[in-house]
Amino acid sequence: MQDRMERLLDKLREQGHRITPQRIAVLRVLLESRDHPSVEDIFEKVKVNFPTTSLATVYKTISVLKELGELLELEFSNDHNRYDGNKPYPHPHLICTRCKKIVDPELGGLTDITRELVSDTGYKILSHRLEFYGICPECQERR
Amino acid sequence: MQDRMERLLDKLREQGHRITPQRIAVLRVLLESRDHPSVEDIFEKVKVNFPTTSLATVYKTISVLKELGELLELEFSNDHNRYDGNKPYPHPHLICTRCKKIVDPELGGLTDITRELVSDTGYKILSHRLEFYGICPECQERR
DNA sequence: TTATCTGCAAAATGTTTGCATGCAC
DNA sequence: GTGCATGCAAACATTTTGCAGATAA
Repeated sequence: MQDRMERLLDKLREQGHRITPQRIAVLRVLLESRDHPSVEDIFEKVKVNFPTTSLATVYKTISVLKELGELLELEFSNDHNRYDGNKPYPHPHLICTRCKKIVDPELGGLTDITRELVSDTGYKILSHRLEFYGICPECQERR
Repeated sequence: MQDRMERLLDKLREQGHRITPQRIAVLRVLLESRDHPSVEDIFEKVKVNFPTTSLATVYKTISVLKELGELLELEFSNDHNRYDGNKPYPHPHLICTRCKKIVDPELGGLTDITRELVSDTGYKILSHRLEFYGICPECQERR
């Protein structure tokens, strides 16, 4: 993980971006989180160490990381977007619609399905999104 | 398809909703569309026959149909949501990121994967979302 | 030194809501 | 006649943008 941080900092520098304390703080939160935080979540955690950090800066840092392909964005129109800085490539997600928890299930990929799709449709597939919505065991217990 | 319209009208009535010309117009557009229209798209088409219809009414009708489980909503945080009134249950979508076209590919379902997921995680799976993003053949031609 | 970044506030976007009037039943 | 629906405009929530001052390189 420390490796990844170094690699990210190098990549930022290479692309002409500056390394600021705020960016390091955002990166740290992203790499430490396994729970697919929202921008607001990231902001709150960053503020613990950098009380003056603004939401706009978090948004801007996220935008840079997306451009570099180092951050996966899970879009929701009715809710905050959520982010995965650890596995910044498409992979399945399992989302509890009650507590909003998002986890990465161990699941075989979509390689075969994608190959079939390409030969059937002629599309050039660049990415995908696979999400399962349900109720997690904890929330099932709760009521 | 006429059947579906009748069925929808019956269901609306049964649930205590009123059948207004605006609602019929929105339903008609939804059932006639195969291209997963946005609210704005629906609004434009409805206005041809009902120039006084408001966007709010389209939104409210859509909200009712979602509640009844008769409309599938594809959420996008950066773009208009898109709707499928013909197949209001989860199914795969193939999305051209250049022209924003959305089509329904013929693809085996996720039944096996879902079953595996349930026994692995204990989640109660209620729904899913599977989308492939790429460039359609027409857009590949275009440049 | 200087171009990029920050942080504030304002703008933009898509969707929802409140309310007076209208209309389905 | 009653109560739900409409249509307008205002409100909302999230994200983006503009800009003056601060700062990394």
